[in-house]
Amino acid sequence: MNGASTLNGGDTVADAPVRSEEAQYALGEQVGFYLRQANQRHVAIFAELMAEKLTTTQWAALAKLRDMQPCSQGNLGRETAMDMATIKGVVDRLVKRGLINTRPDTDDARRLVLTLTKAGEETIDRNRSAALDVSSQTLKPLSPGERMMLMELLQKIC
Amino acid sequence: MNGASTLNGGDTVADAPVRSEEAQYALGEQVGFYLRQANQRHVAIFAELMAEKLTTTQWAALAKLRDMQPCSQGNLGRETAMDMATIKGVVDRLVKRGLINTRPDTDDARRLVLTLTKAGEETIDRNRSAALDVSSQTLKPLSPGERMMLMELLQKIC
DNA sequence: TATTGTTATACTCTATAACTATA
DNA sequence: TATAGTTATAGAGTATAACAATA
Repeated sequence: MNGASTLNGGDTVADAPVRSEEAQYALGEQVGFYLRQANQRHVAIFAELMAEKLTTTQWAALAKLRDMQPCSQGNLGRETAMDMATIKGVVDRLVKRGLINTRPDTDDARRLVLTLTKAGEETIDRNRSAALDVSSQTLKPLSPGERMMLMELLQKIC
Repeated sequence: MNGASTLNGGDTVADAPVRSEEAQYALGEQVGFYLRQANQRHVAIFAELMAEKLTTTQWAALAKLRDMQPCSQGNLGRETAMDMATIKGVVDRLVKRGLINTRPDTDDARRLVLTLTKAGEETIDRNRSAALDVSSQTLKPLSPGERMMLMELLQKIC
């Protein structure tokens, strides 16, 4: 309550703004703070290296659809870790740009079947190399061993 | 990593969706894909454990402001890794909720000085423990050594 | 004038909730 | 009842432009 708060560093009597018992949460020690920043940096690198105006999620949808097509919208969402509402927005924008085609599933009228258009395939071909550069640029501050380690740790907490 | 072994010659008349030379980008091998998912999971845990309806960025702004107040809006943005437009939106919502006060800086009329309201301070006190739980829950799949390692690696790529 | 900070606008991503249609 | 998809809403993040105050 009053004194004896277990501050991280020394409990030296303060010349710093020390209010009673509240110095117990350091933003700079929370993993979420760095997850957000690492993601920010990755997105910035993506925007810089990818010539065409594609977002990370748009690229993920295109790349995954190439491997799965034909594929329902909901299924593509699951494979790219986007929920229904998100994948719908992403697909809508890609359809508007002429990179994805949609048609109803003849077997299940609820489903929307997606395929890449020719322009969609070409967009992937044109940008694949840059997309790989994004990953290596993001990991550039790390040694090869650290890169593998980071990938493993991230997958463990996903 | 498994090389180009399964690349089709391109002349295989397809009943499968086989296209020439394009199987060279695996979404599941890109660090950005896992950064996004790890962040997603962290945000979900935050929403689950924090009783009051606060977002991660709102909480970051509150927690940092507590340590820095009084503090200009731009400065708070830099300390929480948000750009001007982003921190403005976050602060606006916290002002609307009565958790932050604003006043013009008397020395520099360009600056907007922020302080926590009493309700803001109380909100931090009420939620600090839950916020710490969010971090440990996020890191739960990792051993203590792995947690430290992840924190270091994330900071290196920020 | 060049820089810093604020404000406003636009677009995208994310998630939730409510809803329709289908299985 | 459960599932697939749509729509609406809210918050966040980013980028850009316009503007005010300052150095």
